[in-house]
Amino acid sequence: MNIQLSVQKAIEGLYGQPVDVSLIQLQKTKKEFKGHLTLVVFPFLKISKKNPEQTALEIGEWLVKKESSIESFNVIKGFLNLTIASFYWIGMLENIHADKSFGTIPTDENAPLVMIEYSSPNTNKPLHLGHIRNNLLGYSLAEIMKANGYKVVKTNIVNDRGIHICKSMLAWQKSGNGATPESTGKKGDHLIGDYYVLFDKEYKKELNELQAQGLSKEEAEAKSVWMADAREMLRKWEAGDAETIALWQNMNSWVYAGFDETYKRLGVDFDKIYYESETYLTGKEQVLEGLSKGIFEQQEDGSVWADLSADGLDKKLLLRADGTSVYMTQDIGTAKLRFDDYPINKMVYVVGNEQNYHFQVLSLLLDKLGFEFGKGLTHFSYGMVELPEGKMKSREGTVVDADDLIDEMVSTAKEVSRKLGKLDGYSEEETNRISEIVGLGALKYFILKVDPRKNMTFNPQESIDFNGNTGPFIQYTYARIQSVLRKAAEQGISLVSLDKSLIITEKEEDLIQNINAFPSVVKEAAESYSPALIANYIYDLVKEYNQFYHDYSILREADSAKRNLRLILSENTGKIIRIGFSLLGIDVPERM
RNA sequence: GGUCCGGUAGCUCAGCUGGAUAGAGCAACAGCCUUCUAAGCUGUGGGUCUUGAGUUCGAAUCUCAACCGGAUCACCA
Repeated sequence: MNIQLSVQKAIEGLYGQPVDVSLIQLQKTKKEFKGHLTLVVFPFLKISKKNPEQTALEIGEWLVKKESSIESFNVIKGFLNLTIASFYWIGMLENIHADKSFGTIPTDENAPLVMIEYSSPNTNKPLHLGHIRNNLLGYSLAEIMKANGYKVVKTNIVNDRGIHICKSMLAWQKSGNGATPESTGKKGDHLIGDYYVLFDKEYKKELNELQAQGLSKEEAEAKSVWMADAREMLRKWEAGDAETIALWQNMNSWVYAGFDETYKRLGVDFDKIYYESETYLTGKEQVLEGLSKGIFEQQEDGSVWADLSADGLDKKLLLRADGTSVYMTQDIGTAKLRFDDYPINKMVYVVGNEQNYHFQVLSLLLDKLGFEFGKGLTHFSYGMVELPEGKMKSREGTVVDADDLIDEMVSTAKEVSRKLGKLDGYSEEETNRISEIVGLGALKYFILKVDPRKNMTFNPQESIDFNGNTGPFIQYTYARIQSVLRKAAEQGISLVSLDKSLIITEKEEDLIQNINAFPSVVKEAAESYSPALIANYIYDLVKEYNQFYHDYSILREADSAKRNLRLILSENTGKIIRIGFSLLGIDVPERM
């Protein structure tokens, strides 16, 4: 902003010393003071060797004299309030309007490449409310980075292997009767989720039966057929058993189709998807390599560990005694593959704050393994989403399913809109489209407006409220603006800037005539000086202007018993009314 | 217990690279629909910014301590 440069010039000109731009803090003037921008002069007292008021006064005078964009100023304590000329604002708005890519920095070839990982679902159950926050944050972050000139690769790591998937597969095999998304009409991810729940139910039933026979909990767990079968299935999978792999691929494909639907509805996407089934072996290799280099250590039972006590952390398991990999191993492998695939300058993981420790460890491990990106990785950590009723707990079945929630948001939007008659005259198709936009807008805005670090409470009711700080409110305001512009165009009204201080429509002549249509009222008002009458007159006048001006906020505090009248007008309306009065020979003070 | 993160109005949240009398929305209360979408607008009330000390001309903001709340410290992911 060149106002800042003007201020710098002013100070350097006045006091003959260089001033660092960072010292020049221009902030929005508080609304109880006159002015647009406020300069805090305290940092310059050392240079000016004068008191705050004197310094502010000198800077203000210099600016008004030499800088045409500064119209006037006032000084309150150490604060210099500057009033910027309207032409400057208008010019600024015109520039912004003309700049199609305003606010963004173009990405050039040498721009740093940032990879952002988000979403990261498991393939044994559908996405839930927590994933919604993750997806919205991850996608937004990617778009923000892009707008700031970075090259961005959005990525997703799908956890498609492990005992949890085998549980779903097993339950389906045992009691699925060949059910498919097509045969049941269910979304694939939900279908698989159902079998995961079924496994859990059957397993618990089995445990209860075994314990009823007098076995301890541990003994029952050890004897469980369901769990043994699941483990056997995982073993077969890892051994590459053709039948198991085929089942796994088939069921995963259903899940992916379901996820894709949800992602599409949320409006998020990915440039590159990684699957843990394809990265865990690389991770294992990396760990074994680290072991051979003496970075890690092996225990007698064969398990491999990283000792991080020198870094103030504990020991961390990297490979189980049976040689299978853990979460951390997979993340190492994934990182390796990613950096082989792309010239990544910065890696960002959008993952919940319950994994803060995990990423602290990952960063250290990657660094130890010699990946230069290890230390610089960013864990974009975010808090949990709770509901007004309390925390989500999968065990208690209080997990909020993402698809269900989205459906609920959309149907609520439709219901409310319909009730208010806002959807009258729209086709079924248009109605659905509008409801989708409003419902999802509510959800997205409510979730994104909260500081990511914080745990938050998602209140569906409140989010879709059409009043207040909500998505639908913003959408509504946008729709109204569009409506105003459309109608203005129909009437042939366009906005033009006529002079430095006023924005007046082409219909200025009409306005003055309208004012003249009220002379008797005005005279009466002026003679009797009744505040109520004046207020009423102005109110009528403003209503008259409403055909052309859309800033008609007016507050009447007229009390016929008292002789004072306070009007709060937005600036343009105030100016127009003042002109109106002066045309009729009535003096109106600057501040009413 | 160790580590990390939070604590601002009755509720949900801004403000946190130190700046004026700490802001929104919701809820409560009062007013505004013949004329642009009232899904809106205007106003009123509501605060020891968890507490205590420190740094500073100036602290919700920085430092230290304490107190609350959450997360995490698995051969789970």
